[in-house]
Amino acid sequence: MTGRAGPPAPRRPRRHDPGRRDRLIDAALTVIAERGVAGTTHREVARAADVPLGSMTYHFTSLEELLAEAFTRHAGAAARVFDERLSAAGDRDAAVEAVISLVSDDLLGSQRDLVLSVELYVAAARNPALRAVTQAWMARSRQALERHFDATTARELDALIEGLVLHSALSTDPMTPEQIRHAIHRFLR
Amino acid sequence: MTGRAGPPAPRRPRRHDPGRRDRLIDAALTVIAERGVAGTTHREVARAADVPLGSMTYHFTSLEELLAEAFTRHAGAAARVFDERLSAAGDRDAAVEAVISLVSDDLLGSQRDLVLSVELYVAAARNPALRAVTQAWMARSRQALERHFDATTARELDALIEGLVLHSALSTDPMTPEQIRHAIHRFLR
DNA sequence: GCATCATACGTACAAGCGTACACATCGCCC
DNA sequence: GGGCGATGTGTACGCTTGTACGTATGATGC
Repeated sequence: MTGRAGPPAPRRPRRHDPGRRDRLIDAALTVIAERGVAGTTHREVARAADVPLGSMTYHFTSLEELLAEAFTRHAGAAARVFDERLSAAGDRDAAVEAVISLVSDDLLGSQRDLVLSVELYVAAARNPALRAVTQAWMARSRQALERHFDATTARELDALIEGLVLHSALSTDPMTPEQIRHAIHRFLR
Repeated sequence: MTGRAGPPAPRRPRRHDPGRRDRLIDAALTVIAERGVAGTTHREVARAADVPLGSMTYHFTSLEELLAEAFTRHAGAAARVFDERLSAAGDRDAAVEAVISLVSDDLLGSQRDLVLSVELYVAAARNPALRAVTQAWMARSRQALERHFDATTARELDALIEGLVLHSALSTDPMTPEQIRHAIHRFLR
């Protein structure tokens, strides 16, 4: 397959790009956030990362593998934020404030992360590998909450957080930080 | 375009099918639940409804229109259940029980409806028409809650419900009715 | 009975897709 | 400094997709 194209095809000067694999994963996350999993194709990611199409199959044996790695990175980053915010809290009151800030600032602050999370939820519904990623993420955030709250409270609180974030994100008028604070205090009062 | 196929193509005896449009919308919901929006194609829906491909473009000008109608039907049905459950409650205590039953039985009871809802969330993120469907649905369920609870409580409770359902659905061990009851009572205590 | 028209049906077509793969090129190790 | 294996690049292939459209048919009104 040498090709016999009409226009001789402009060769790229590009070479030696260590860390390209990483950049591709990041580009994939950008594309997923912008076009959804359904709109995430080899060609689209290649364009976003400014690499030739052929590079995709070299670094990832399939599109599915790329998606899995991308979501793993997203979930890992999200869990890390959870961990950090909560491990910094000294007592329970500080932990409550940490949760409020987590929801108001981190979770509701980034539309991109929010979209990525919902895309992951849907993808996980039909892909066992991604379901594992989601569950690991959930386990880790629940564990972070259990540093300060009993197991039952942690689970319920985790659900409340999820609901507040999703509900707020889909609504025309998102909840204000005061409303978030009110809801969380009401639950933990 | 008469076609000049090799095998003369077996003609279908099928004719005169009033309500086919409706059946197509239902078939679309089935396909969405089973394969996701991404896996919902004209051909797949046609197969599910056992109609020829050509029927699709006759009844719906585009695939997007079919998806919109399908999700509108889903959201309408979900909102109706909300309405009915809550309007049947006489006092606040009964309303609380109604909410618990709504979550445990109706929402968590049907994996199909659950998948459809999450699919709608994602689709709404990128499709304004579907966003409107989602918002109408949310407004209606919140309104139903406001029959028995003040506006702030209704909104917070709505978020909690959403979180419990989603969280439970994605988890390896779904929450039991007792756990649901505990969480809701804790919030409304 | 028959004309008409909404409905139904089969198929073609261009576009876009994932993937495979031949060839080019460079870093690194001996 | 030379070769060789890892990395990078262009393009072809087979397939599925949404959609368009010519034709067929039967219910309905006269």
